This record gives sequence, C-alpha cells and structure tokens, in this order.
Amino acid sequence: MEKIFQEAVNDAQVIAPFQSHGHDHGQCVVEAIAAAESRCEKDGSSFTPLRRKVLELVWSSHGPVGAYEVLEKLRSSRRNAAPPTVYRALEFLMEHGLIHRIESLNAYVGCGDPARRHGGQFLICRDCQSVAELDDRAIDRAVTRRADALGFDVEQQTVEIIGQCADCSARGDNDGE
Amino acid sequence: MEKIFQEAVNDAQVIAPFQSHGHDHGQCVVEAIAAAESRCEKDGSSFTPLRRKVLELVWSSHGPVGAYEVLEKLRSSRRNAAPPTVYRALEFLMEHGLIHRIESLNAYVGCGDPARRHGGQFLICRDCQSVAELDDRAIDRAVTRRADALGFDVEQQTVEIIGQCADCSARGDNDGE
DNA sequence: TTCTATATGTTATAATATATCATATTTTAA
DNA sequence: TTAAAATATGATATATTATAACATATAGAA
Ligand SMILES: [Zn+2]
Ligand SMILES: [Zn+2]
Ligand SMILES: [Zn+2]
Ligand SMILES: [Zn+2]
Repeated sequence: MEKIFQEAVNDAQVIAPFQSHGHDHGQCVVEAIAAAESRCEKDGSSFTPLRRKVLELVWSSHGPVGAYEVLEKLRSSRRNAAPPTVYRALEFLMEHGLIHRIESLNAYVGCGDPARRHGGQFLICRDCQSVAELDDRAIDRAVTRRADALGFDVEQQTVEIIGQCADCSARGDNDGE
Repeated sequence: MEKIFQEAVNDAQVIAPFQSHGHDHGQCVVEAIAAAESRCEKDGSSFTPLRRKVLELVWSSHGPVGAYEVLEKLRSSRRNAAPPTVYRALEFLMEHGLIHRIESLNAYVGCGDPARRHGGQFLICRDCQSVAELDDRAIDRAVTRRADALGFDVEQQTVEIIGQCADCSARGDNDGE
C-alpha cells in the first residue's frame, strides 16, 4: 500500500501530491515564492509586492482559497484593498501559471510546478479540502483521442475530481465506509 | 475523415454528439421531454409544468444556458418568476439527471441520456457554444487508475474540455488555422 | 376531512466578479 | 533628461450568480 502511494507520488505526472498533516508548510510557501520569482523573471514580468502577497495568501494552505477570503486576509496588510485589487492579482498569477482556478469551487490553488506548462487536473478531498495536482498523460491522451475522433480541437482542459483522500479515508471521516 | 466521425458518433460512449446546424431541433426537445417524463415516473417524482418549462428552456439549444437566461425566457409565460423559481427547478432537474451543470461557465445543458446514470464529461466549442456530452470509459479509467494509485476515492468527475468543434474549424472561425 | 409533505410565491440578501475612471509608478525613447 | 507611453494600483460603482427565509398553495396520505 505504502509502496503504491510512493510510486504514484514520485511520478512526474503527479505535480503535487496530498500533503501530510504535519508537513513543513512554511517551506512549501518559500518554494512557491522562489519558483514564482524565477518564473516571472523568465517571463520579463514584474512580481510586485502585492502580487507576492496574494500568492502567499493563496498558498496559505493546499486547499482552494476563494477570492474574497484572500481579500479579507490581504486587508490586514493593505487596509484599502478592494475586490479588483485581488482579482487583478489573481489574473496575473493565472496568466503566469502560478496558480490555478478550481472552477467547481470558484476558488484558487497554488501551482505545484510553475516551471512546467500544463493544464489543470485536480483531485479534491471533500473532507479536508486538500488538493493534489496532476499532469496525467493517460488522462490527457484519453481526452485527446476522443476529441480527435470527433474532430474537436482541444485548447483547454478542466478536470476536477471530487472525492476522499487517503488520510481522510483512513481517519474514517464522514461516510465512505 | 467522415468515417472516423461516424464511428465516434455511434459509440455509446458519446452520449450526445455535436449537432449539425440544420438538424431538427424540435425533435431533440420532444425526445428530451419524453425521456424526462419517463425518468421522473421511474423516480416517483413529479414533473410539474414549471419543471417541464425550465427543461424546455435549457434545451433551447445544445449550448450551455445560464440560470438568468432561463429566468428571462421563463418570464414570458410566468410574469412573477424569480431567481429561486429557476434555481429550484434546475436543482430538481440536476438531481434527476435531466440536465448537467457546466462549472466553468456557470451554465446548464440538457442531458443526452437521462436513462443512464453517468458523470459529466463535455467538449465545449468556444465558437458556436455547442456541447458534446461524453461518457468515455478510457477517460474514466485513466482518472480512476491515478486516483487509486494515490489512495483517493473518486465520487464525482468534472471534465470540461474547451476547444473548437469540427464545424467551426471547417468554417474557419477565429484563430485555429 | 384534516394532516403532512411537497411545490411554488415573494422578498431580501449573500457571494462572486467586472467596468470605469483616477492616480501613481515604471519604462521607453526623443 | 524629460516628455510620452505603458504598466500597476486606488477607488467607486455595479453586474452577475446564487441562496436564505418565510408565506402560501397544492397534492397525497391517514
Ligand atoms: Zn505545504
Ligand atoms: Zn500547476
Ligand atoms: Zn437539437
Ligand atoms: Zn448526461
């Protein structure tokens, strides 16, 4: 069991696995900010203090965060922040692949690997709200095959899978068992 | 090319293909209503005139329709219709598998086969807004495999693929070629 | 028939997102 | 080096999507 998990986690197609409860999340944020700086430098775009702060707030957990949740937190450092303040920053972060939008939740989640271009494939735990990010070629291939057969040209994938993660399943949260 | 399309269209995993521009859409609506009646009878739930009307309005095209678009149209027959009128009907139709919600568009689309239980997989044309509904086992299998490897228990899939359909591609709409 | 569950009416408001114009800051280039 | 242009943020207003709460009506069951 453990072995299977480990294989899956080490697979490059798993961009960001579910994180253990006790992991060093400060380090996650540090790495995300570093990756963002690097990415913006490459793109020749300016990673301003506001954008950095908003990215940090999105990374406050591995779960999806709503725009107004970001706004509320942002206001402790920027008293006059308004919805456009946040939405513009989120738009920038999306354009540069630093965050993804979870359509089914109207929320945003930090990207686990902004260096690599990819569409969005997510496993979302209904209990702990954690998100695992995938770039699964088998899923992509299955989608592309079917689309090709119908003469459909794929431009953007939204794959959002709701369910229960291993930890919550083990802990016996809610239904499920 | 035609042959490939035809195979794909006849495949049971394509619940509803893209429709030709000149097809008899009145017939689509008639069939959808008949299927809905049958389904509700099986479920022992009441397919009221309001719910029927809302379903017809969702079926006004093969594209996604917003709740407030439905509301506006509904008002020509029900002067006093309000948002809850529509949302409650949409909720009912969803619960009975008569429509699906397209999360990435905050919109709804009629289900091409309410008799069969299935999750949502959609190809959505960015030009003509038409939607093809899939129940593709290869996509489902790829998702399930990866989820299993991560110990994740899948409960609900949201697969929404944006792109350009064959017709629009042939007509040379916008970019794409 | 009375009770009970279901369905709809009605009003208000919550939650999410964008438009618009003003101001500040940075970059470009004459 | 300074004016013009592009970019970024401030500020206000409003659009869009969705739900809460309570009242009334209707349909089945007891
Ligand atoms: Zn972390
Ligand atoms: Zn990513
Ligand atoms: Zn039709
Ligand atoms: Zn369907």
